[in-house]
Amino acid sequence: MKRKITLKHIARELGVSISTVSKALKNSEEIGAETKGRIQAYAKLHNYKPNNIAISLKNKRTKNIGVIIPDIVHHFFTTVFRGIENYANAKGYNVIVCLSDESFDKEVINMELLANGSIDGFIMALSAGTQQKGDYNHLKEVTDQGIPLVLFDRVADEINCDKVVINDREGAYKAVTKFIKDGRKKIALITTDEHYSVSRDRAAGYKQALLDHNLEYDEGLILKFPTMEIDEKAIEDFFNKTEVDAVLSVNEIFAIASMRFVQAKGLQIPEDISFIGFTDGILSKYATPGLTAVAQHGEKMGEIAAQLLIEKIEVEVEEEIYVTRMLEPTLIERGSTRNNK
Amino acid sequence: MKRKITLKHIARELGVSISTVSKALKNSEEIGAETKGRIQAYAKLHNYKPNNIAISLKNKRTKNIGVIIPDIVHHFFTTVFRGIENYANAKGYNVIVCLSDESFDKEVINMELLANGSIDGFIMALSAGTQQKGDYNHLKEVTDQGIPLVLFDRVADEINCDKVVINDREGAYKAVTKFIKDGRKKIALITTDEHYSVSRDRAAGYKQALLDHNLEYDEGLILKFPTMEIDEKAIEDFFNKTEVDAVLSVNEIFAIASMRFVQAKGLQIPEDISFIGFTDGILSKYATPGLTAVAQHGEKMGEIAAQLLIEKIEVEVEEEIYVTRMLEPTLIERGSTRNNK
DNA sequence: GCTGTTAACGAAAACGTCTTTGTAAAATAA
DNA sequence: TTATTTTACAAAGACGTTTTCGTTAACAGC
Repeated sequence: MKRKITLKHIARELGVSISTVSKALKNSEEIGAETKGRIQAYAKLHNYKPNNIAISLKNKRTKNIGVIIPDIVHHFFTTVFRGIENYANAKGYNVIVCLSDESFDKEVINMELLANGSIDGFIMALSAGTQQKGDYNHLKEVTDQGIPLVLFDRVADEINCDKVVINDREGAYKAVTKFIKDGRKKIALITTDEHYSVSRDRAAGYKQALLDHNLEYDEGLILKFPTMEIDEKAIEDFFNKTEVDAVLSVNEIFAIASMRFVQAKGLQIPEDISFIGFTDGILSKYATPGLTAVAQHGEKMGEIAAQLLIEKIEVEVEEEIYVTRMLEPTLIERGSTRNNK
Repeated sequence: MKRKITLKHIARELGVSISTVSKALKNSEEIGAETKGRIQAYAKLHNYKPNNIAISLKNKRTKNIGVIIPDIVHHFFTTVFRGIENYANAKGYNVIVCLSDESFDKEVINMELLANGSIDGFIMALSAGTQQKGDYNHLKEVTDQGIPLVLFDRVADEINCDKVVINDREGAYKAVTKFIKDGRKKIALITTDEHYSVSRDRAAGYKQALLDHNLEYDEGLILKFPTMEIDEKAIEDFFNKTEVDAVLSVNEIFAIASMRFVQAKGLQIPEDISFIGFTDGILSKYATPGLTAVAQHGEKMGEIAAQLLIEKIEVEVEEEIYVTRMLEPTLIERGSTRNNK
């Protein structure tokens, strides 16, 4: 077992000073050619690599970025993460991931831990707990300390920082508009409780599209779940007692479960009933029929978030100006929708 | 913007020495009650938190673990990651994730970068590139330096370290045995090239089960893809020219795509043809019919990997003994299989 | 009053790196 | 030869902690 070698070892071994070694390895003009050669050769032979921690302490820069997300077992977040990791890595940054598990407390603890020097900046999506509680002090404290922060997807107006979101309202609007153009009249919405900013916006887009096309906005056509948990019973009840010819769902799972149920009931998709789901993930792609989806462009989102963050980290500017980048969602058409006029 | 405060600041402000502050904050008996009180109050007021980097440098312990996986947009890896993160976090460790993207070079670069002091140990699954190349020098170097390493799922015998795998052979064996018990005779295998250790083991279990039950092992019943890429055409060809009443697939996607095709062809699942897929993920659960799956217990695997690693990190032992933990897969029965006798 | 003990704190080194400043000797200029 | 500039390196401080080892001053015991 050969332990890591340090500047001090090399210096002692070669009978020179530490500073000489340091400079020689940076190819400084200050050091004589012969000495430089000896030192570089020795360093190469013994595979010297500077210690990241020592450099971090010196430079007050860790080249790490902290990513805090509610859950990694969720296709959308993984694609965002991939975008972040990819961009960050290319820029020489490593990524520390913490899962808040939708819990406010975990989010706070993890942030505070990382904020004590471990990272140069944060990228995060708020946990459900935090959004419910509406308490953003942990974020304020971080930004007050001058640590850059970028929020994505699940954001809050109360926080002053860069943000990357998709235009959820527009996504829902596009989906409903497509339904209407396809001749659908009874358009249902499956959503979650409104403390998720995304659900709120999507519901707004749904309503707006109906009104803009002179269709009635009927609360009876809205199925609302309190959490992200799926409730088969509620789905059955809803589809048994509500007449519907199109369904927009704020996530894949609700859509797929609903499709399954109506198919079992004997309905044909898309002839009798049409479906669109948010978050174009694995399920949408491989469902039968394929589920038309509002793509969120997670990977792009991650890239942009990383880009914004690294820019903030690397350029010192006295007057902070925060931007919100809004991505346009795209409708990926598959077998679950078709013209029905 | 209030910058982070250090021991030095407190010391200067309160007119004491740095060491006194340090001791007071650790509640040392050495410091007088009055002084201790003043210092603690001041620290609390200004929200003093020790700098992680400085502590890391001092202790030569970062409390970070490095996780290198081929891809995060893959349900199995995300579940493993969740297990790791969960256990590590509970033990006070943070997790740095790097994606090798199935590339040997990326794996090497990321490892070398992290190995220079950023982490206390590694958990990883080998990239496809590494497995193809069979070059494990980067791993050897890391272990030679005394950095603990735990491999999971995609492992290699050549490397001396702790390992966590599932019994892929047994998983395939169980699946094929179920087919046989259900009265199936023409059991196909959909797999990938053999440089994936997992594919190799699964194929072996498949063969063994057939032989043990006096069924013929027929190469014609095996559809082999060169990569993880799906090839619709190959699937069509295979099912058009091969008579099959059961299919074991080494991953979900191949299984789902095949199910789709045979359903489109007019076959009934599971009456005419039965399916089992590896890696019980989202798709298996929400497919129609549900896909019977060999569950890999990713989260458990991650937990065990983290546990093994942290143990190695925390207890110094001169004689290294490496263990391989093998998890037993479980068959999750769903609609895609049923007794057909 | 002297020695020895203890309480309460400070100084300094160490972790590994980088960088500024210092200092010999050698080379050049006067 | 002497003064001045270069060359080539060494010393030291700093990043923020922790910890060991001093160092005072007060006080007890004789």
